[in-house]
Parts: sequence; structure tokens; C-alpha cells
Amino acid sequence: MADKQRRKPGETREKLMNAALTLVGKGRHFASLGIREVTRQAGVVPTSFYRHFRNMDDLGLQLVDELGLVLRRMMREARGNVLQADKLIDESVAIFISHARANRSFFMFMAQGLAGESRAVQEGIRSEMRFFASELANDLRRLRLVDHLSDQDLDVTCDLVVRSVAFSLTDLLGVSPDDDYQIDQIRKRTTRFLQLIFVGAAHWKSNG
Amino acid sequence: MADKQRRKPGETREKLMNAALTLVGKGRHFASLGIREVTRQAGVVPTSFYRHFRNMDDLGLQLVDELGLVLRRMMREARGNVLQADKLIDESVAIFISHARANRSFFMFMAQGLAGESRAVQEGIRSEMRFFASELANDLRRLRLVDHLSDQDLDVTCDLVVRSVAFSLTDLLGVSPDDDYQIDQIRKRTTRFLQLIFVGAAHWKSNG
DNA sequence: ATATCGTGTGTACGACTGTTCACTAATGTG
DNA sequence: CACATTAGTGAACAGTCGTACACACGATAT
Repeated sequence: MADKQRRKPGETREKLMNAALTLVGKGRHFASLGIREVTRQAGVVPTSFYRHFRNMDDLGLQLVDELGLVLRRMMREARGNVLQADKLIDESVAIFISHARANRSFFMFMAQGLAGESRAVQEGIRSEMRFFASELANDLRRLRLVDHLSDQDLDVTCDLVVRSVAFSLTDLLGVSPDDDYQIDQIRKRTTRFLQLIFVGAAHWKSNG
Repeated sequence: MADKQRRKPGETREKLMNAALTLVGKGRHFASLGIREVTRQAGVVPTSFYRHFRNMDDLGLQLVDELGLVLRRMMREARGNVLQADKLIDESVAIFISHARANRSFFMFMAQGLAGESRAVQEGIRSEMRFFASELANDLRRLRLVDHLSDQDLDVTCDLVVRSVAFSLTDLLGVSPDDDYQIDQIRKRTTRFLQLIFVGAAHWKSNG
């Protein structure tokens, strides 16, 4: 009887979620993970799974919630570190890349979930992205960088920005986490995407 | 002993690939499909699978090849139907949407594969996208619409265009195929993304 | 005509799956 | 202290999985 005493409340729950993330980080797709596989990785008996989750989709949904926290932390850091407006894009992309490296598995999960099997997870991630885009719109308004844009046009712009960055995830996760050169290439390219979009936004005229 | 005579060469192979696509079209993720499941859907005995594919990854790779054909057909139609330059974006997006509806499963597979489990499939789809972007660049050059852009800047622009359209897949596949209203919303939004990008490209100045 | 090859079928096997059940130790509540 | 609740365990189930093997049939080549 391996020690049965439970340490902290929710410790096994966390172990299970981390186990799923670990497997995703190793290149597995979330949709192909099984309950036994996850519990094995977590070093826990299969039955324990049901104490915390109804099924794998449920675990996925709870991972989306945690993903939200990760994204919010990233947003906070970006807001704190971006001093001058002219460095806004470079700084933000750099912060994104750094967070994606630090939380590789989380962002892998995010990239997978967008076209994943569970409709609920899919919707959850899209919802996080919408939130992110709306916060970005607020910030740009506050900095008075987009006074000539209507709310609607600003919304489209921010949506496109968030999508472009999110798509870069699939680039980022395709290269080794240690390949500094390639990662820097991705950073540069993403930066150019955003510059292109903002040039477009700067010259945008409604209905034209 | 149900009729064992083989009809045409490669018929079972096609049945298997279609079966996998059908399952993907029903919302399943390719990474979670099993050999038995696919053969069952195809109405074939499991052993037959090995006559045509080494494993599921192999089948995925061959699906990518067929996906390439689908994309090339789409490209050809776009080139034939886009008459005036000012309708280029609207027409192209409309053609894309129409093909995505007609080959829903194929495009679902594409969206899944970008963050899929098999590195080879991932790379295959990215390669198709690169090809698509380079063809787009050629067309824009030929139409003399981007004379002020360097090759490199044109490359970035086309890449961003292709990515934005590809990302729209995840929107498109999230709504019912019959929901004309929502699909039209997605079409409009994608069109606006591309307009924004091209406005950016029109005003782009190197190193600025 | 006969041999070979490609492609289909049926059976079989061990490994792994999700899930249920009964049991037990630690924690929170009175 | 007594007691209910929570969160862990191990054994067991029927079902599914991937894969191997031997065999059957039609087509093709000799």
C-alpha cells in the first residue's frame, strides 16, 4: 500500500492536469489521450481520475480555465513593460514568445484545441481569444493610437492581430524549444505581420 | 464470404481514406482515429488496412497529398474567375468559402493537421500553405498590383494572407454547414481582414 | 496451363481501454 | 469523541485495440 495519505487538497487534480499537459508537451495530441494514460503519467491509480473529472473533455475544459490565467498574466506583463508606443509591437511579440517558451505545453494545448475534438474546449479557447482582442482594443484606445478607427474597424484589426499571433504558435511549436535562431526568425516574422496590419489600420478608411 | 472480388485497383484504398475523412467530418479528431475504426467505417476488414497503409500516420500523409489537389483546383478556379482587380479579394474569399463548404472534411483535416500529432502531416500542410502563398505572390506580381514591394515584403504579405484565410477555417468549421447567415458573416470578416492587409501592403515602406 | 502476385477475408492473441465496486485512511464537523 | 465526507487504493469486468497468420480468389506473366 503505497502511502495513501493525501497531502494537499486538489494535489492529485493538479497532478492529473499537469500529466495531460506533459503528454501534450511531448507531442501527443490531446484528443488522443486516454484516462489510463494520463493517470499513469501522473503516478496515480486510474480510479482517482473520476474523483476530479467526469471525463477527458472535462479535464480539457478545466485546462482552458487555467490557460486563461496564463494569458492574463502575459497581458499584465505586456501592459507593464510596454513603455513607448513605438516599441509596442516589438515588446509585445517578445513577451508573447517568451511566455510561449515558458509555458510550451499550455500553448500547444491552445493550438490543438482550436481545431480540437471537443466543441466546448474549442469555444472556450475562442472565447479567451475574443477577450484578449477586446482588451487589446481597450489599450489601443487608451493610448489614443487609433482615434480614426470606428469601434467596429478596431475590433476587426485587433481580431486579426490576435489571430496572427495565435497562428505563430503553430510555427513556434514546430521548432525545437532550444533553437534560438529559428525562434528569433519567427519572432521577427510575427513582428512584421503586426506592423503590416497596423500600417493597414493607420490608412484604413471606412467603406473603402 | 462476402464478395471478395476486387472491383477496381485502389478502390479499398480510396474507401479507407474517405472513411477517415468522413469520421473527421463528423467532428472526430484525426489523431484519435484507430485502424479498426476506420476500416469499420469503410466496411472493410481490419487486415485490409495494411495492404495500403503502414499506419494511420501514413494514411494522413496520403490525405495531405490529396488535399494538395483540392487546393490546386481551388486556385485554378480562382485564377479563372477573378476578372477585375478590384473584385479580387471578394471573389477569392467567396471561392474559398465555397470550396470549404464543398470539401468540408478535407478542410477540417487541414485545420486539425496544423497542430496535429504527426510531425510529417504538419510539415506537409505547412508546405502546401507555402506553395499557395508563393503562387499568390506570383499572381500579384503578374497583375502588377504590388510593384512597390520587395520580394521579401511581398512574401510576408502573402504569407499573412494565407494564414488569415486558413485561420478562418476554424471559424467556418465551428458553425453548421447550413447556417448561411453565419457563414456569410465569416466571409465578410475574412474579406475585411484581407482588405486591411492589402491596405497595409499598399502603404508599406521598407524598414519603416 | 501453371506459377506468381496483389488484394481481399476470417480467426486469433495479448495488451490496453473505460468504468464499476468494495475497501480504507485522513480530514472536517458536530 | 463520534461521525460523515472526501480522496485515495486494488481487483475485476467486458470491450476494443493493433497486429500476425494462414488462406482464397482474380489477374497477369511465363
